[in-house]
Amino acid sequence: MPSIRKPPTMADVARMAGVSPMTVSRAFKRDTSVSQETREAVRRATEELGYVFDSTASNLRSQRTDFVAVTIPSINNANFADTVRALSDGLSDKGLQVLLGYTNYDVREEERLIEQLLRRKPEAIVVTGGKHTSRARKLLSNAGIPVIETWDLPEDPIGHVVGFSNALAVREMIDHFVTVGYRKVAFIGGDADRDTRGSDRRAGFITAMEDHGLDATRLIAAGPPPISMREGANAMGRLLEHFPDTEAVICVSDLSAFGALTECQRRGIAVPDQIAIGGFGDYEIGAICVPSLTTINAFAAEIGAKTAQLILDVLDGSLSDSAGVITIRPDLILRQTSR
Amino acid sequence: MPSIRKPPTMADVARMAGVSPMTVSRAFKRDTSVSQETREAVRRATEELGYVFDSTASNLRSQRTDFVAVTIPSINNANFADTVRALSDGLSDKGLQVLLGYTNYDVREEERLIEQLLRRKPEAIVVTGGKHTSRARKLLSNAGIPVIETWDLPEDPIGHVVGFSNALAVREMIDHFVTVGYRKVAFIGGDADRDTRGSDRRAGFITAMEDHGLDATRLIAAGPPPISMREGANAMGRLLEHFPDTEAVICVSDLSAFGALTECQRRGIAVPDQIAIGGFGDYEIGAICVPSLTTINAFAAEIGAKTAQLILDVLDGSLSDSAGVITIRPDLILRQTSR
DNA sequence: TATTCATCTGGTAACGATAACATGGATGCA
DNA sequence: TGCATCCATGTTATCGTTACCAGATGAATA
Repeated sequence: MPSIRKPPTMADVARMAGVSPMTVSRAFKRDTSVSQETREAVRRATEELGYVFDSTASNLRSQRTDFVAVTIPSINNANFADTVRALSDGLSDKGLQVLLGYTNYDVREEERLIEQLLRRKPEAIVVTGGKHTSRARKLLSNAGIPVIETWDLPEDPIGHVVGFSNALAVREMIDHFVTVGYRKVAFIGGDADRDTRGSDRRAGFITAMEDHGLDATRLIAAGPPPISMREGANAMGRLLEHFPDTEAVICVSDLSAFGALTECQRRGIAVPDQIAIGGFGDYEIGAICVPSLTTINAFAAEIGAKTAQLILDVLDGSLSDSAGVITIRPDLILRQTSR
Repeated sequence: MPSIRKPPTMADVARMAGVSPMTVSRAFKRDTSVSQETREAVRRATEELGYVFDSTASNLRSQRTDFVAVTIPSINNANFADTVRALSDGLSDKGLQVLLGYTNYDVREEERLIEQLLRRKPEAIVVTGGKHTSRARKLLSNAGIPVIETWDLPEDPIGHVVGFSNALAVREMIDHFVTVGYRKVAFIGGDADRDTRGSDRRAGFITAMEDHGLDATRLIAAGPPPISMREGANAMGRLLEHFPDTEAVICVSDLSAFGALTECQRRGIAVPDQIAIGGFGDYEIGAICVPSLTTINAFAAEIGAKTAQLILDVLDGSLSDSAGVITIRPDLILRQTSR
């Protein structure tokens, strides 16, 4: 039988427990001085009344929400999910809760989202990527809370950074490919005008290839990011038709790389003997598929964990809020889809 | 240059715009009557001062947070991510924001999470699954907000339901397998004591097999859920060793099914000629891998979309809050890993 | 014994928005 | 012309907690 009267407040609990509301408030906190018996009395009264602590009032009065706002491009991406999970785990011990939003790989959408999130008065805000609208940048700088950009190394950071250079990570793979003898190397990614990490990877591909004196024009754009497995497969089909002599292809992510691999399997093209494939992100699928996928581990979970630690340090003052850059060093993982 | 003085409030904006705070408040809402010029004046003052609307105060006074709390077992699961995305998209038009938490497939953890989320005073709460601790059930029933259980058909629903029977979905696959001639069918899943949807699928496997008069003891438990691709592969290895004459195997999810498939490929076992494989969830990988995966589409996104619509209907009163059950009908998708 | 200190508890005001009610003026219609 | 309506805006009080400041008690120290 759901009660129609309005829900009990701390004052009701206080009355029943025979103490002041202030004491009830203290009893709900961890490290405040309340006697053991008072705590217990409050607990019983809470139970009895079915009282539920009201964060909204607490948030207003204390000017603390214990939210950490986080924006990611997509909730359906295992890399970002890994980051968020590690971040969330690292923060929840200290009572901080992630307030998550996604941008659909669109900076305009990101701007809207950031504004919406900041209204909730988070203690800190984590954004994925280092490219934002100028208004978004202004909102972030003026928010008066720690700002952390991740999954990138922005040229002009807003605040803190926990990330890596997408371009350099791809360059490392190319250097290896060139070293083992691949010359005609292609790149499969999304349209260049949207996903900034993907664009950076493509840009890294182009400059690295040119630095090796190689042709950097074997580019397949597979549509607006994120590039799915299927789009990777389609792109591989186009690649094989347009540039049939391609020796190796680097894909913007493991998902598109796996799609590309399956397209080769459907066409009876041997990987890596006829064409080598490289991915990005070290998704689980790359380790388990046959043949297993050469890729780059960007340490998604580590990004989340280090971001969490950074936030905790800044908030408790043990770290000055002056901008710091934590650089992640992606790892090239050589597997069966390449020499 | 970050200002040290404290951030501006509506009163400051009101002063600068030459109106009352109440009018500023109205100007920030969509469908309130404020003249065009006043709106513009408020907008300018807001811009000038860098004012950011404070939801915490708004939440307290209006007793509305515009949050919808959502619990999912894991953020790293494409099925649940699809549901959350569709849910979030359906709600965001009406200004509702998803407040997401994950339970790690653990009802104790879920209880903690539910309590934490309810403190934030959401407008509604969506939980994944229909099994909860008794305290969690009580918290949900007493919350005074719409409760929606998803991805299941609980026997004794707390409030609304948008879901399907995991057991019946698996039964459908078994019926098909038996019809086309498979007799020695196995099941790969997680340990039975944790993931309730996986347990239901296993239970559905057992009863359906028994109803066909077939042996239902070819069960491989691959550890605590969620079962990864690798665990699926390991489980397939054990299955092939313990029950080498198995003709078909049903896996608790497409991810483990894909892992199982790759294990067959590594061992040179032909799929489906030597062994057929069925998955669950219609993940993208199942459609793209070679051979493509027979699976069950549980319409994850549809669950989210219908849940969103349900919430909107209940909140605006166009639907009575009496419990309603929206049943999703999973689809058997026949592909290349089975006859 | 007097004094300091730590522990526990209470009273009061305030966080910043908005619900509820009120008001003045313009508009519409009989 | 008179009265009902609507629109745009203002005034007041309040949502439920907790920061801040005290006070009371008992133990430890000088």
